[in-house]
Amino acid sequence: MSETKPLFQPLEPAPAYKRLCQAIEAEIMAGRLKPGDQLPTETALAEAFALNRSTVREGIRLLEQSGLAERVAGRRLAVARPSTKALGRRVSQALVLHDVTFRELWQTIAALEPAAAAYAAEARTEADLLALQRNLRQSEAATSNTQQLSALDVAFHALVAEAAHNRALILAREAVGQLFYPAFAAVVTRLDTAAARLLTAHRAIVEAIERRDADEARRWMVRHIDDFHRGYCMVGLDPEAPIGRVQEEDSQ
Amino acid sequence: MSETKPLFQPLEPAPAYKRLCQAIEAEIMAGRLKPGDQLPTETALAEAFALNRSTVREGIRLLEQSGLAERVAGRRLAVARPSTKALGRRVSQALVLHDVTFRELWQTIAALEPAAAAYAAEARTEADLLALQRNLRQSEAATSNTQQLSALDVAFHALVAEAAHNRALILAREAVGQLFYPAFAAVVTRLDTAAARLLTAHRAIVEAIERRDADEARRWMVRHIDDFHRGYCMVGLDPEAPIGRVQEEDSQ
DNA sequence: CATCTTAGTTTGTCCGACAATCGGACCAAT
DNA sequence: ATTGGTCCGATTGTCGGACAAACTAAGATG
Repeated sequence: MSETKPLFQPLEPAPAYKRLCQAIEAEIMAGRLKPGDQLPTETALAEAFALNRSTVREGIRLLEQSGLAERVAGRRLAVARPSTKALGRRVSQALVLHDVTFRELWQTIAALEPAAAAYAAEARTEADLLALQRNLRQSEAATSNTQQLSALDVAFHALVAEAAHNRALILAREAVGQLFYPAFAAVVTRLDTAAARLLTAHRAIVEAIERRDADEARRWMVRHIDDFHRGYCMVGLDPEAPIGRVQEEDSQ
Repeated sequence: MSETKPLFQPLEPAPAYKRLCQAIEAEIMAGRLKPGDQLPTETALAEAFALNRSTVREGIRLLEQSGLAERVAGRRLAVARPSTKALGRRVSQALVLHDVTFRELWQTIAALEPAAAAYAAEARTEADLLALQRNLRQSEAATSNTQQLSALDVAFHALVAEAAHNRALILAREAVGQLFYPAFAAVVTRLDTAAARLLTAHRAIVEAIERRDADEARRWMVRHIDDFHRGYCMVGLDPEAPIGRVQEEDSQ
């Protein structure tokens, strides 16, 4: 953070493809290009920037990868907003590569989830509630299938965050939440009391959200998260060990 | 979340340049390619994947943009971990494009900062403490310069997070924290009591962290964050308005 | 041994080309 | 009129080759 500022700016013209990307990015951030707008064709861009189409293509790849542009129907390029899911995936990936430990993830989730639950109690809509109750019923029916139960738990917490109607919160916890999948599975598999405790907590949280009782929702979420930490240690897993690498299928 | 799965998958083999990126990405995530490893040259990759160099280049751009590879000395491509800073920038950018409101950002930061303060009290090293104290002194000397004070405040909170030694927490709050810069400036400029209150809080937080008093650190941070929210409303800004777009100089 | 020179590598950029595919227009059949 | 088929142009994905600039490493020189 306390970096000595580089005194002399890069000054390097930077590769053309990168400058092209930055130029378009600037247009987007300045609002002159709005999400949904179609970008010119590759040849048109090449002409406009006085570059070769090959170079333009490389620049477009950068835009594409950062989520600021995407092909609408496989064809024409259009300005887009980076999707929450794609971003979450990138962040998760980065956390894994940095060998982030369970402790770090847990501390973060322990800060976010209770807040999400509380705000969900305040801001939830009827649709949110229905989705939560549906997830609850599915979880009750899947207590024996640990794989499915883990997936449903991940989904449950995502639903709570969505009910809070806070995209910053959703994004922050999505990235961390995804990485819990394997840990959840591990605990639920080895600890036979875990499934029941999980359901009790989920039920209480949904009820609190239904009654718009923010404090109660927060309290139960805290308990639920603490419980998970206890379970994690109880089955002999080390909180200081890096969370393993997971191979999830590509969505986006 | 409750998406109806699309029955028929895209089925498309995806463009070659994208598959190349995914292939290398998979190698990295599987640990067969470790950060720091040098990747083959473009021609070598082209040969290995039976593709043209142009196509390989496009794939490399994707890797580069996702932070999984970077040019070490302007030259050879090497595997890298996505930098916290670059990732934070992307997330910030996405939040802006989604027109996230001050309320959403504040709720998120209000969940993260107190946790960061508490963990900082537990995990801080001597170096962390020194950095915090240094920032405090600089802030005390800059009460009149609102621009500088805002920057120092952003840095202060980043330092607290760093002292917590939790990279997930650091990353999560970095993305949100950056966007506060303009809001901070606005409040400090228009509210002449703000600077003094800010300093009081920072001082108390640093002292608590020094004494390793997690509860006290958390309490003061909560107060500090609440205070900011109050100030924001007091100067007549609307918490439900989207946080504006900011033009920060490119680091990365 | 240190330094300079030189040749080979590698990247950034350009040019030109072609197949596949998408969009749309135009036409035929129910 | 709606549906289905065909054709044509536009656009993208991929390829091959080319060259200057920048870097690397080896060899030559003091």
